Amino acid sequence: MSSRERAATLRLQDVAAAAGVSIATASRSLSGSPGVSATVAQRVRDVAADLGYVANMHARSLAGGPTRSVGLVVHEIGDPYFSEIASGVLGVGAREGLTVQICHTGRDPERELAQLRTLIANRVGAIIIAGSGLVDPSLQAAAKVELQAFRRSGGRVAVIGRHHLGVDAVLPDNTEGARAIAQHLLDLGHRRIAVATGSLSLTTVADRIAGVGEAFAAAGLAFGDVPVVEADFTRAGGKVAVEEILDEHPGTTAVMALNDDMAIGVLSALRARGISVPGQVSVTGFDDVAVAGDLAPSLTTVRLPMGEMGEQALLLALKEPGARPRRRTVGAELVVRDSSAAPPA
Amino acid sequence: MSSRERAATLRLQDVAAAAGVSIATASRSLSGSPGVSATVAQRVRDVAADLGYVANMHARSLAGGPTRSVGLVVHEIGDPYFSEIASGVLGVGAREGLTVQICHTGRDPERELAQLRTLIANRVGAIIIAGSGLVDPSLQAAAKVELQAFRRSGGRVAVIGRHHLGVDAVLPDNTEGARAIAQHLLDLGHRRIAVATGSLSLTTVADRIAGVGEAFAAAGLAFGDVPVVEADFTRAGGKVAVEEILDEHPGTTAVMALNDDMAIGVLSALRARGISVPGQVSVTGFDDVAVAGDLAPSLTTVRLPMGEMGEQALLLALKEPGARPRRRTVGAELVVRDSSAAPPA
DNA sequence: TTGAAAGCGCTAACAG
DNA sequence: CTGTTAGCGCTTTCAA
Repeated sequence: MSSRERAATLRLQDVAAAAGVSIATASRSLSGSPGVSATVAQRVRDVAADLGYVANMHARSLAGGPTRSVGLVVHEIGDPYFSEIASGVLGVGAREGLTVQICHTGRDPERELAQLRTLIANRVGAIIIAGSGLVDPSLQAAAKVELQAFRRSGGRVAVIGRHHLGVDAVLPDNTEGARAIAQHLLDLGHRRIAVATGSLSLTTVADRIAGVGEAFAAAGLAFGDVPVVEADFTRAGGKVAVEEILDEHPGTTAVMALNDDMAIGVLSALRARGISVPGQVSVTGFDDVAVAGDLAPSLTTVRLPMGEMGEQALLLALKEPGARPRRRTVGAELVVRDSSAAPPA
Repeated sequence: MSSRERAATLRLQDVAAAAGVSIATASRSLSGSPGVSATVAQRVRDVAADLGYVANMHARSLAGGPTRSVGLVVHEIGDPYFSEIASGVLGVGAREGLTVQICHTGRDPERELAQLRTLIANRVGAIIIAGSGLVDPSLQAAAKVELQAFRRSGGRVAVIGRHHLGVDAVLPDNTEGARAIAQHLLDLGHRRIAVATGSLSLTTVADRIAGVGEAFAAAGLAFGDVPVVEADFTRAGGKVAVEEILDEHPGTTAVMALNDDMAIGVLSALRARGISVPGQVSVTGFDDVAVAGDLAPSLTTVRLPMGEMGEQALLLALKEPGARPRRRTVGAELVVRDSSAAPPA
């Protein structure tokens, strides 16, 4: 991938020559800077369009011009939660003429730090972090330092979810969503509920569990006895978690998975065991990924507007930075479908 | 997103100074170029790592160094088919220390062309096109010209699927997969089969339909009477298509959706109409997206190794370019699950 | 309002 | 084996 032998691409020089002006004037015309007569500016733009000229962003960036590129950090793009967020980001990116670099962290803080450094080295104008934050602030301390420096030097940052990063954030109301769905199960009469969750070190998980606790408290029930089984935040993790729940808590009538991916695994494992949903066991998810409504039984879950969250995050990052971090809360809406019902008599 | 005010980031200069060498030596050490003693090179690398130095890719690229960045063109990243491919690409990208820019085309040739131009202007080292090609070569003629120029100037290109672009390609065996799944339905005894498909202008669709035709021919059946209903290659499109099939071809016993997304929509619409699958109507998909096995009924489909296709495409692009375009065929494997059975008696 | 010229940080000749 | 130096294409003072 050497570019040494790159053929002569169209340069600003060529446009300037074709328009009969200096490259300084051409530059000003194309970037819309003041100090050029309207007629000349227009002519230059026409010529550039005619020639199919596109500025070399490396040269532009190196010369201190504005960067039209943003970085998006996700845990795993194959996960529908993140791919839907990414879709939102790419959507406004395209509208705004921005280039979007996406990178994986695999939920590893070190990888995340490395990716952040790369993005910063690539001089992206903004960074969107879509993965959940970590409960322990110290694990992201290095990332925080890096991002602060990035912001001081004019970079924009926005995160999706609760982080200890001190930057603009789009916050899904995880606690309220979890409260609502837990209450839904309690209202149906479930008392032997188990929770299947991803890593407890994620703020997303902490917030959702807090919501579940709130619902129990509101119902005057003790949350302490509720089994909370930790596994991967994936379909496979859901299978693992539900096996454990079934084995160790045989009387369970409802499994709350803390994301849809796990819930799908739970449904699948239950079907494999011949346990009917919601007849014998109710199952709930969280996120409302696109496929949730098309499962059978369709999944009772909490809807998070992932695409919109991605859009909002980028829009937030694009805004003039404020004095203090801004927060945009997006609602989490209970969606009752067929996977939840009253417990067996 | 101006970077004019960027604070002084670590430069190669700084590393060189800290290591007590010239920037030339530092450059060679970091890029692994020959002509530096192993000891010095190692010391420079240690110093750089210590300082947390990351090269400014814009400067590097502008100076004619190798570009560590690739562009990935997809129709829609929110579609699991593409997000799984993207996951494969990001995976090897991370391993190889490459930056990946992703962009949407929304299946619009003009948007695709524009994105291609941007990628090229951004001086990516390689471009991976993951969306299906078009049956009509003229629609991609402009893209072809652009890509040829890109390649002549040292850029690498690989596509996934059949395109008329004359470049390296990863080719899923769509025809064989479709033949196999059609034969599966015919073997089960289905004779009133309908096809629900995305745009007929896609080569992917053309190839899959050809495969279906082959199966009919092999069975000595006429394919001409089979209803082929065209709609969006999405869940919603599947719903639309199956409504039409049900209304206009009431005797249909099997619906072959030409991708899983449509199949999910078909299943959903059938469930809404109270039609049992596979009791009354069998349904098949194509791709085997992650969720296909977790649907109820689980989906009979054709497995395409999307992640691997993404990996292969990038690996292909990274290789020294050959004299002629290379092709890597990946198998399409029939996966029989619960959504297909013998037609009702 | 326009043009000339000085870099941005790096790579790759070319010298030593 | 190491250092010096000339650009890469663009933006942006500074002069005209």
